[in-house]
Amino acid sequence: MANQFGERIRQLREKQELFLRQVAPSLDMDTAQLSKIEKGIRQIKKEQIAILAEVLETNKEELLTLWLADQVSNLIEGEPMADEVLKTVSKNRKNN
Amino acid sequence: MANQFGERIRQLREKQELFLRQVAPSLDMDTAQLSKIEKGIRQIKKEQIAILAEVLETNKEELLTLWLADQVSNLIEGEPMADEVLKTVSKNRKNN
DNA sequence: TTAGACTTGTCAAATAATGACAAATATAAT
DNA sequence: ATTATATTTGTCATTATTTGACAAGTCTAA
Repeated sequence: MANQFGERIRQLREKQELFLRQVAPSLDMDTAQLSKIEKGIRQIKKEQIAILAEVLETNKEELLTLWLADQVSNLIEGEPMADEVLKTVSKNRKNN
Repeated sequence: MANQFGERIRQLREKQELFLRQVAPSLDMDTAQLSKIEKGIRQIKKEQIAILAEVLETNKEELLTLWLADQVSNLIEGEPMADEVLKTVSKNRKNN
């Protein structure tokens, strides 16, 4: 299960030398939840990504991109025609 | 909201000159549900796609690809970094 | 105006996601 | 060994979302 988002926010949190207990309250959750989010077991709410970006002093676009990429990966992973799916989506985007 | 899948199965059903009431029972649903699926209001179950492919005498891979492409499109549509997301996912696939 | 095909709306039931908390584990300092 | 702190894991009631089933609606063409 893809979890680039979780890995990245953990990396950032550690770089800032912050503990889960210091970050979790900003997102209005406990450390258990945030731990699971970093491990990809639970989902963060999309709206919370911007808050997290601020706390971790990073770019919210980067985090949102990783988060969306994880969602997409989880949808198509294990599918034999995954590449075809991505091609189809890309093609459609250009037509619209 | 992307609905290539629904449009395609309607097209196929009409080509086979089948009515909703003739197809719906194969999927163990009523015409109302199938109608909504064709319109993209409700989701078909992934496992039902193969059955539908048989009934409509088409390739199940094609239908599954369209169905997955719709899911992906709905995830990323409206996102400013949608293209970046697709690129990220493609890149990750190659690495794994 | 009736019949058939399809669509729309509603709502209870089923299913999944979330929040909150307790308990477990890990690590390091005392 | 014991304590303290950080993180992880498990559980479970609550909440949210999805589904299935049905009734009633529109639309078209006899």
